[in-house]
Amino acid sequence: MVKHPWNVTIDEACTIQNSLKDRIITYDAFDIIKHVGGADVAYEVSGNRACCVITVFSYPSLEIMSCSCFCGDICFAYIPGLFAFREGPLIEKAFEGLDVIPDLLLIDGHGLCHPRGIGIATHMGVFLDVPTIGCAKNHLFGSHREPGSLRGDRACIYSERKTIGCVLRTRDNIKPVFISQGHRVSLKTSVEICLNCSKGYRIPEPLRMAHILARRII
DNA sequence: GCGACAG
DNA sequence: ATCTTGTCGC
Repeated sequence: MVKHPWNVTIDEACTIQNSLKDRIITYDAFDIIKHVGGADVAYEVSGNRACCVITVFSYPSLEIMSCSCFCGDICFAYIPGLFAFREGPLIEKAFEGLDVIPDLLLIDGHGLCHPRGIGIATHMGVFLDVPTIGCAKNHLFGSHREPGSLRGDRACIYSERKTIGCVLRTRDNIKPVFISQGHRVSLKTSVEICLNCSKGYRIPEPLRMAHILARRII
């Protein structure tokens, strides 16, 4: 667990990201996964408050077991590449309120697939010392080809000849999601878990439900 | 300089 | 992220 202040300047935020990089674990460092969590944040229509919900589902049976929410002020601007400093504080608080700690946490955003290799999923994984996977709905960094059109089809995302994530189709003929390692999980396992968590919808169930609950609460 | 740019 | 119901297509 590597905690640090969130109320920092843009330069300090980048410095913190770089200082956390050597803590990232990119292989499967966990035992049996019995519970998978999903963290998402919904914003007030007008205002500076938002609500973070973290759901916890049984795995692989996918029944909701628990959830936690935390609403608070948003204190950092939306800057691509520094997303953790905007939503991280709320995720931290919601995580502290969980009564069932998930064995792995899915986070709405990128992980290693990031300009400096440390998106919000990786950042929170190191910060909370929990295995994490980044699952984003849109592209941020790296290049890739278009994956096949069927569920399970995928295409690697590259940066400087290295694989940093993958574009994964979770439903036939539907826009794919962007999967990348967060912390303490391999890319192969990340893809496997995301597919096992998404039966019927584009977004993995823990994240989909967290999204629904968060915007109902805010 | 121009375009891209998680939520 | 958010403003928003029905509707067209698989």
